[in-house]
Amino acid sequence: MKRDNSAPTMKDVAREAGVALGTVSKVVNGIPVGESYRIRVEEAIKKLNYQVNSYAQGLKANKTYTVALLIPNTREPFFGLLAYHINLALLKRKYRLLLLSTDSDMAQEQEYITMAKQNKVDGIIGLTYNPDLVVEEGIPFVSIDRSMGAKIPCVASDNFAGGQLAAEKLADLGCKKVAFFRVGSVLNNEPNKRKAGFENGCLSRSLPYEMKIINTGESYDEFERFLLDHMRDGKLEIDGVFCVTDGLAYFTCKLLRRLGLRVPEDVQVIGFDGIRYFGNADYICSTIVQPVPDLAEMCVELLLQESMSAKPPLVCLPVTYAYGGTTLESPEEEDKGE
Amino acid sequence: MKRDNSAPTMKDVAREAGVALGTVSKVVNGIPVGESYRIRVEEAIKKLNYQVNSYAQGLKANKTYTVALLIPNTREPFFGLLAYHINLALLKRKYRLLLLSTDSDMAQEQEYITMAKQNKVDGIIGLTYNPDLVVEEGIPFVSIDRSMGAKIPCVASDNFAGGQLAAEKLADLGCKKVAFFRVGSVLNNEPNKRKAGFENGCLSRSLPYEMKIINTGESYDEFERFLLDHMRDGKLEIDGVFCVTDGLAYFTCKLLRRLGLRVPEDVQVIGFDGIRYFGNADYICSTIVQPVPDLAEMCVELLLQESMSAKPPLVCLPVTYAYGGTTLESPEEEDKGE
DNA sequence: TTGTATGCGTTATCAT
DNA sequence: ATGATAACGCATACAA
Repeated sequence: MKRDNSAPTMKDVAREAGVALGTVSKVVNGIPVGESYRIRVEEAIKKLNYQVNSYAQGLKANKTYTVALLIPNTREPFFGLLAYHINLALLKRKYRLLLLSTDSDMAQEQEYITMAKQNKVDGIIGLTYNPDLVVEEGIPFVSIDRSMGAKIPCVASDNFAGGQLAAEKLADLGCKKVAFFRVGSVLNNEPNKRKAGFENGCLSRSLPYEMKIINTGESYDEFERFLLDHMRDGKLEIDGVFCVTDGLAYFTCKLLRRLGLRVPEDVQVIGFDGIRYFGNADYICSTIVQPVPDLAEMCVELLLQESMSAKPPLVCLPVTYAYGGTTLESPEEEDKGE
Repeated sequence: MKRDNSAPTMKDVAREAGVALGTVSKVVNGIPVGESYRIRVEEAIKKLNYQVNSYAQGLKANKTYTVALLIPNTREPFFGLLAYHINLALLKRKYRLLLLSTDSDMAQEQEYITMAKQNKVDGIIGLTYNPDLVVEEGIPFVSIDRSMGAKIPCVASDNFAGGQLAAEKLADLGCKKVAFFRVGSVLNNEPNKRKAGFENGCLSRSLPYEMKIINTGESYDEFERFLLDHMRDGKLEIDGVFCVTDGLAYFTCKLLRRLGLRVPEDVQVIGFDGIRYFGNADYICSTIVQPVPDLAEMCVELLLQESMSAKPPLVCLPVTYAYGGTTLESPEEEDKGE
């Protein structure tokens, strides 16, 4: 034995079974081989507890069955949920997930792309915030929520329709004057279409609206000031708010209550994302739910599909509305989806 | 050129630079080499946009700089947070994370261990629920929250102290009779020590207590029945509840309020884990906070430390109490930790 | 059908 | 100090 404590190799199995190396390889890969040989090899494999070395396989095949996921973190619920479903979609196809938490750091994102390429991953799925991200053409790439040029498919929820749906819901629920609250990057990404969709929805329902938009890093105090500016004798002129995320909706509900307003009786609030308590309990607020499992499937499908022909530049998946206690709603609206 | 569209190799770089293969390897690995050679090689690398193939490196070195994480999912906040910090701890050390979501499926867990070994990962970190999990000795393994034998280090929060702390807090906050609510596996894992710690704390403070314990899968109705059994004329005999997780605490608060009781005025509730809204906002309830970043660091440190000598069988890390609105509390108790 | 030999990209051990 | 070459574990084209 040339090797001491390391894992057994095909060579060891071949010696143990008294057959040739190639025969072992065939058995391992399910290529037909003489019955008696197969049995001997399988016994040797069991005896030595042999496992194929997928690194050596990858070296041969120039394929690693590994996909890198560039995502800010897995700590915020939307990202954690997305990572979970992407992982499931990959594992279902016998692919593995290399997790790269970028913390939205642009330099970090670029660095991890290099790392992913050194790892010879078969593809990269990226939810990034770096507008100048360089991703060479050699490697399949699918972007989430941000278009990165015609050659890179982008997968997103139908954010425009989601904004529109929020406006229509607020109209249906009796709102007379509403507001749109947004905080986020100035980047030209898909979620920013929520605003346009909301405006469109308000206009089509003749619902008066106002907007309060601040950028990442700015103080949330702006929202409080906005609300105070619209108060007359302890009553708010606005009876519905669409927030660009559930996180902002949560903040807004707290703020409203602190100002002595009741949610949803005085002001109804709708968020976006479909975040639940503990990942699987109640919705945190009434919300536009992103179809995360479908997003994940679509990303993986687009990434792994061989035919380079049909790579759509942008895929938008339908969103739904879910009641979560911050709107006036009939109880039958319950939703048990994942 | 023997290859057409594939990535350039060291051989290509050597040809481009007009040097030998070994020289390129040395440059790449920072081994001293003649100045003029180094420059030529570096230029060729830049020109061809060469990247080392870490699969080939791994094949040579029998080391992959990859660690597998076996975790139920990244969708529930505690798991997502843990995965995030473990990933950070690994990336800091130039290691990569192979994410394996098990969904707590025992067969799946065993299968992924095989997969991890085929991937020749340098180690496995596992948060598993399979008492019969077979993990051979060839590969370093660190377990979270469950002891798997003397040879496998287990990292956990100090769950006993956490239970004790919860009892003491409730006593300090004026509770006269308290209850312990638990739902979970019957498995002999570390979090189960929360119960013993709580009992210990109650006894040391002469605080009367009762317990309601149900197993995974059983109906939560038991908790409602328990509470109803302890109601006299709309008042509850119990004025404090320690719940084994924040998730259960959330449920319990909802239940109490449905029964017409105020939280925290009538009944104070403490949970366990330290879950926050959206991963970084408010605590969902008053809670015993697990030191997740420290847990992650400890796991990685233990896993990667070369000296097999000092492998402690069990490491318990200190927990803290955080106010989260479901206890009576002075406002100075705020906590901004991560 | 089974065995043999070569190459994948890298590192390390040799001579030079 | 640099260049040639073997070896890592596996797959496969080819020879037997």
